[in-house]
Amino acid sequence: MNRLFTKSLCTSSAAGANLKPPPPDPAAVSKLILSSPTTTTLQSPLSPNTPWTPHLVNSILKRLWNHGPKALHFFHLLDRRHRNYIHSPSSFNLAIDIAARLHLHTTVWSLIRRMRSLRIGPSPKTFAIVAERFASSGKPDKAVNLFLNMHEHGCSQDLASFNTILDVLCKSKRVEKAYELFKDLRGRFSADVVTYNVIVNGWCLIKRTPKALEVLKEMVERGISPNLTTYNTMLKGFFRSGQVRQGWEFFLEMKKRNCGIDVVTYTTVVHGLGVSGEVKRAKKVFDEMIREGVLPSVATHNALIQVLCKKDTVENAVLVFEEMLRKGYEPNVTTYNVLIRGLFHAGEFTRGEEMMRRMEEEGGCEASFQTYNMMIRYYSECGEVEKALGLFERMGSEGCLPNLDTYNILISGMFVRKRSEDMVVAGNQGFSKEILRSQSKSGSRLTKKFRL
DNA sequence: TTAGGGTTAG
Repeated sequence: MNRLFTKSLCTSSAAGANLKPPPPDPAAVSKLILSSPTTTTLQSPLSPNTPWTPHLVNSILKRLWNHGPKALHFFHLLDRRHRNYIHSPSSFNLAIDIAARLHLHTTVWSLIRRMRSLRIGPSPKTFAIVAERFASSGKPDKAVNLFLNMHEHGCSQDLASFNTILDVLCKSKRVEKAYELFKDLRGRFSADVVTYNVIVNGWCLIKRTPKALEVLKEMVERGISPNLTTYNTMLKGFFRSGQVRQGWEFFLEMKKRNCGIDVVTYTTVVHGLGVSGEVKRAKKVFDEMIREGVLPSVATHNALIQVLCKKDTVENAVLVFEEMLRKGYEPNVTTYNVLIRGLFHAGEFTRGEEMMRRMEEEGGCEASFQTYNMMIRYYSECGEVEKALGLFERMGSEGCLPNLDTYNILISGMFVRKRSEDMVVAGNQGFSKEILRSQSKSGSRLTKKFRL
């Protein structure tokens, strides 16, 4: 940690004797924190002059997202020992999120108390974060209680926070629970169009479109007019639950009734038709929107590119990508990830690698852990362990830290090959218990399979 | 972070 503040870790070397030290480089600091053998050896000689900013701290916390204990240790060191720096509410929220993911409830509450003592929170967002973690770890009742008691922690309950807790429950598929709470409290909080949209979306997320339609009917009866978001939500619900014909008819009805259909409507239809295999119709809708004067977004292109990769040919997907560039669109990480995946899926590994290079050099996009994990998975599955390990090494050096999924993918690739020397490599790459115990966002099946 | 569209494969 001493080295945290030496020149080599800083973004600029212009630190003269009388100048303030330059800001630390988030990638270098993150790697240093990560490479400390244990959290206890990470001591805190934090220079009082280091110009920390919320942006920098947040950037480091995000980089260490899959290495929660280390991220929290860094946060605490800065909070307790650095007199010139006070954490921002957004950094607190990130730290609380990390602690909640690790089920460190004592830490969560001490951070909330600390926010309150500094008079910078907690905000409704803070409670939304904690509630989300409760709901997604099988404790929806705790999430509800948190909302019901939030006023005791200095945060008022209002319609916005009511809508938020309902949305949190719905997004973690606890729709029945959300619906109960909604029916109990909709009078007290004067449920509005947002409240109803959240519930409609909830039923759609678990593919119960008849219930969603029921809520839609009910909101009309109660004098709350559905808006375009309501209709787009319902439309997506039909396609998601495989009701392609109903989705199409709903779309025609939306056009007929002049709901002011927008780019989201069209993107939903392009994607919905495409994934059900109706590629030609999807392309027709894409062309139609342009004729109708609704400009496709990057997301619309991504939808089309994805369905072409999956249900047509990757060559046609590449054509859409090139066309997109000609029109002046700036592809994003999703665009590249979808295309690279399509190329790898078609066995075009070299072209996939080339697309990754373009992503970074021409597209100005940093490869994400999704990019790496996907490529490592394809290489592992076909026995190209060396290629997979090469990418794994690049990951660390480019500031995109491997997560638990990465390790699982690599290990399973090695098990497939069953070579003893791979196991030695695995040891050398630091597949330690500590890393493997760290939290994984997606909770991969392989975690259980290879639990150490 | 009060609501809607675009990332794995199995």
